[in-house]
Amino acid sequence: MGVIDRKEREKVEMKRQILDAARSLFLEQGFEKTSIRNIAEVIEYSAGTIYLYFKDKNEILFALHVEAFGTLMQAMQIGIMNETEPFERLVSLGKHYLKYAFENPELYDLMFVMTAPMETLECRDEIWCDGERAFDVLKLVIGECMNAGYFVGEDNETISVMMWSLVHGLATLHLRRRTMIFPEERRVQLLEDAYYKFTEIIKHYKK
Amino acid sequence: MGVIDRKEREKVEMKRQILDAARSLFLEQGFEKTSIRNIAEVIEYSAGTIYLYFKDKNEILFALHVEAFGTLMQAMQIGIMNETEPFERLVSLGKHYLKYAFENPELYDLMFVMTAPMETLECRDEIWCDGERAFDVLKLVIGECMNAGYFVGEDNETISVMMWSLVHGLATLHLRRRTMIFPEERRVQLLEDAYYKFTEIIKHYKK
DNA sequence: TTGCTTTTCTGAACAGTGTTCATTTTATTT
DNA sequence: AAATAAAATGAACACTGTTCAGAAAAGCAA
Repeated sequence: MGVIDRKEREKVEMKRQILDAARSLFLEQGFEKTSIRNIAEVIEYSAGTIYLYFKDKNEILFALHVEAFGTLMQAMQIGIMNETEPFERLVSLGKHYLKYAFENPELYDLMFVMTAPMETLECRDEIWCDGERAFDVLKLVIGECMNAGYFVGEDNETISVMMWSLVHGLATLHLRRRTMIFPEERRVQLLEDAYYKFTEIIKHYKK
Repeated sequence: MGVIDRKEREKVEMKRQILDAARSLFLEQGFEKTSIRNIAEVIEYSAGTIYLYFKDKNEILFALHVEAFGTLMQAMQIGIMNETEPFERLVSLGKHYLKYAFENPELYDLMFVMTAPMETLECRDEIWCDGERAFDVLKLVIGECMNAGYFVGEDNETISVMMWSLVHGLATLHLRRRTMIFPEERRVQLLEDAYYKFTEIIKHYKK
């Protein structure tokens, strides 16, 4: 039966179309302000049709969420490959994470701030495995640092959470406009300074 | 004219009623899921009436936002008063900030995560002065630390941003359920460990 | 108290939302 | 060509924030 194969392909193709439309609308006008009817209009189908391919709006969010983690992981890999010395790797990893967040604010939001995509079954069952894989990369790099004589006697996971929280904090304070208290021309510089100062401090820490 | 005085009092009283209803609904069922009609029902007025006291939903959010900063500032003051040694003050300040965030997730969200209240005119004009005042407290305490021999030669604002980002990162990762990757019984401990490890590291940092 | 004005409140209406489902259209198989 | 299966529609539902003409209540003057 070549027919059911083709049908399968068409189903995948349709999902792609929906996700492409959804992503572009989301990126240009935000997640909240994009309706199912908006997406339907772009792909020239009725709103009801979308529900034949995705259970609800959250499931669309979750699908994009998976995609976004793909590109974030790429950005992180580049960060790692750029450096060979373990600690410089860690610094570069954080820098590329921040860069990704600033260049893809809506996607970063989707991955690390929005609660909606976390409410999907698919996600809760796998306990946010995408996030876990990204965190594993951080743990790995910090493990390398430990082997190279940094953070001796510390708990890897604790240090990882600390690092993650710092860069996530920098990213979200800025993306959610809480850096408005600083003059516009200093904002990004201040965030970068804070990041590099942090790396400098942890670099020289001995118990 | 005692009448217009009373009218003024009644107007204030009504605003109070609306805010009280809004706050309790928000805290129990979240901001998004609370409608103007819900609030109206609680105070036993029609939905339209609310618009005679608040321009729109964002203005209600912003009014609660101001209130929330009041209680956060209190929590921070308690943190400061608990300790006399400058660095211990800083540690206690951060601890109380985190405690507040965990105990008042919806309010913390409102102050530091939601974008809606930042869209009110009143807010943009004053450039989020509530947030600025809270940040000033942090700068003050870090200034004291500097006078006591910590962070010598560092930029106060940079260190403050670093500290703020770390605690904000810890708070939001948890409140937005991204700590699901850790087993439930370890989550809070891990966040606390990360916080104390951070304070320990910055305590002993010498340029 | 009566009439008039001002303030306060209502409830219907508007344009939008996510989602469901009987009905129609299209595609495939017999 | 007829029968069956799959896909798409569009109307409907219950909701949202917001507006506004008109009804109700309150204040004031004669």
